[in-house]
Amino acid sequence: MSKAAPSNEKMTAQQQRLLQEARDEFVAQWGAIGNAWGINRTMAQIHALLLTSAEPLSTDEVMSDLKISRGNAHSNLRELVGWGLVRSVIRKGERKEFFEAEKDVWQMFCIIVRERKRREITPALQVLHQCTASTSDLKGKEALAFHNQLKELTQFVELCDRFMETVSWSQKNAALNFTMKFLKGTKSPEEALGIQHKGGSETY
Amino acid sequence: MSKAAPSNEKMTAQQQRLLQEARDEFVAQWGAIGNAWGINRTMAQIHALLLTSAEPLSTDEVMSDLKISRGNAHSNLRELVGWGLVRSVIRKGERKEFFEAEKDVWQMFCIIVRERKRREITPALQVLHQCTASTSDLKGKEALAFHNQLKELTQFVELCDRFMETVSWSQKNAALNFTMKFLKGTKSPEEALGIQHKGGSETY
DNA sequence: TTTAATTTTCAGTATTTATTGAAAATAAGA
DNA sequence: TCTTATTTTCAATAAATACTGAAAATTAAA
Repeated sequence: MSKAAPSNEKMTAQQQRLLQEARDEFVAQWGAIGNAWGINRTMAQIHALLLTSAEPLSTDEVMSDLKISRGNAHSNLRELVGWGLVRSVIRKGERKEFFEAEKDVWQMFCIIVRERKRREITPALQVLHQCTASTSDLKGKEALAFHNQLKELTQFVELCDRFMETVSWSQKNAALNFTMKFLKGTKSPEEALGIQHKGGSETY
Repeated sequence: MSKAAPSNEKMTAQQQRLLQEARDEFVAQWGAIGNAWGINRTMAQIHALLLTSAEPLSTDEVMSDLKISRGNAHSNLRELVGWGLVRSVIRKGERKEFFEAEKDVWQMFCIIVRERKRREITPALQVLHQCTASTSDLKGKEALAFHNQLKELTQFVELCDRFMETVSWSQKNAALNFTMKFLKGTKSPEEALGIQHKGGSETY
């Protein structure tokens, strides 16, 4: 990590501006992505800020960098700590709290997968199981359609649940390995699309 | 699909009630999940409704089932059609439009992955590339931290992008096969956690 | 054509979610 | 202890998002 040794020259004003611009754009973009996936925009922006900061930042620095209120910065920082994506660090001599993000991208990914599984998938599965069970011996077209569909869905979500559990605790190398094999193994999109239909197994 | 042949007896009132309850719960839950992942709650509820309906439904049926306005039903149905998760069917003799969901769970999954990639991941990658490029020859600690972090992140998102592309067009069997191998291949969570640390490759 | 059914649009409104800012609580010196 | 820096809370407010309902547009039959 932070190998501050080599090229640590002062940046020109122009360079400062370039960095600032790129960073602002990244922060904005990360916020937009988070938003699209159901995550508070500000929380994602703070995450982006900390993720690309060489040093841990204080609440006040986050406030002024993103031009947000203390309450807002505070609660979103807490939320990030709650997810495990950010940890607070205390510096000797300093009274206030600083925050730093988990920088390792794979680790970050694992945390997010784990948390989303825990918060959303697993609870949803309970409901699915319950709905499936409570309709298992009903008769009639509508009831059968409902029950069968729910059974398939439940099985699929169970698979996702297990997959998320495994991937989020797995070793980076092992996971990458499988991913790579998978990426190489399947047909190209054009082929898979069945542009020259060979018939046979289901292709989507 | 809909093999209406065998047990198609009339349901008792009690059974009707059970089915209704289970279905309402499923619809609510699916709505909540969608919501957590950044999808309009009503859109997800309509999807849930159509997903578990033996027959295609009209806008009016959706309206009355979910107790929502025409405008709301209309725009969310359109949105679902836009995603490719729902298609409209016309019945001979009938003047109005009916809607049915894609029922195959794997197919459904592929559509969602494909759309999210197209709508969010690919555009985000552009920005990431741009931010990475525009800071590639800046000096200074902050600039280096930013650039390096962004490079790693970009690589990871690229991998996700490719993965989503591949999985969303892949054959169900092939994908399942890999998934299963993966699920069997990795260590158990306890082991992977390194509870009896053997040292060596990174474990999260 | 005219009529009637159906779909689409969209201004106005409601609901939900996010944010502010200042007061209260807490923690760390002095 | 008292003082001051810092964190936390939360009522009030703002902003974003979703929804309604009725009017306009479209479509298909008569």
